[in-house]
Amino acid sequence: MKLSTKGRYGLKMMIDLAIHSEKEMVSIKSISERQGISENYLEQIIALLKKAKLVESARGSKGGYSLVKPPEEVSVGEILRALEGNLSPVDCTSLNDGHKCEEADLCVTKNVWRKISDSINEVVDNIPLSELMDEQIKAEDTYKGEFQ
Amino acid sequence: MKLSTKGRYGLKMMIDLAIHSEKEMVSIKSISERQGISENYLEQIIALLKKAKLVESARGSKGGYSLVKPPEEVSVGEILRALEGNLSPVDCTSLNDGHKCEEADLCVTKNVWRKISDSINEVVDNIPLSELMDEQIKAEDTYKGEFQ
DNA sequence: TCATATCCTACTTGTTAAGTAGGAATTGGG
DNA sequence: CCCAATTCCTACTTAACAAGTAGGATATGA
Repeated sequence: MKLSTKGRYGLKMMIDLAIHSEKEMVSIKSISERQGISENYLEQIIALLKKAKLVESARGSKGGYSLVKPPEEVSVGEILRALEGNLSPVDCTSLNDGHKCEEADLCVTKNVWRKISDSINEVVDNIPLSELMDEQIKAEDTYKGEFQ
Repeated sequence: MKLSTKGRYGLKMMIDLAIHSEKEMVSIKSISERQGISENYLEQIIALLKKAKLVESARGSKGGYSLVKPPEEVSVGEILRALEGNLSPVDCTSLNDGHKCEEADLCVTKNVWRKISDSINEVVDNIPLSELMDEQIKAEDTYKGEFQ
């Protein structure tokens, strides 16, 4: 019942982009240095975010990545689902209409999974990326202040 | 972000016990037959439930397992935490007071993880085992009815 | 004393997470 | 035009873990 590093690192990348990509494209290299995560791995993760149309890229010199939408219009839910797939605790299919489970009519636990799934989505869909961006900026200021 | 089979099978076992263990001890073998899961594996799972004092056992002939408390007094939350550990999406420690993360003061995502964790626990702590037991009995009756 | 149980723990097997590695393609600036 | 900086792509590696299997030791009611 744990998020993978894709989810954790990917959300951090999005916060990083929210802070730094307003003026110019942000390179993987610079994110890697700030976050302390390998460039190669970040590449793979940001590819998921690009596929979900949450970030856009430019190749070549002066290239890099930036957010497609302003941070106010991106929810943590969109980001995590792009990185982790659905946020349901099981892939039983009566929940998401994939294949079918022949015991579906007899399965009472699926109601539990659905309630969990709904509550997770409810939470993350109501946190805008801008909220985390603001907290991050504030945290960095406070931290810096302590050593002045 | 998925529950393991321990969580899924274990909850099914608890429902099975709620239905069948009122009069007499229930053997692993009978649960295995009803649920279609191997005896050896169920043994390992029920050991977790026993350690959490949710079930008790009797050895030897006529032995087996039964619930410690009536199903009304056991929540799905207790059961899932016994089987899966905490239901937090990350094991970052500012959430559960274990070791410490030196970036804790700078970490804004931990607030997201905490909100998710809280909402999951809120949901599962408010579903009593008796509710699933009742639904299961009802589902079996309906199902049987369709073929009469 | 035996059939039926739990109890205990070592082993196996396949999958996945979490990266590493390295080359191809693109592009702005000198 | 060329080069340095960048994204893009994908194959490979490694370790951990999930999901069981296996089998013997121990206990107990009839």
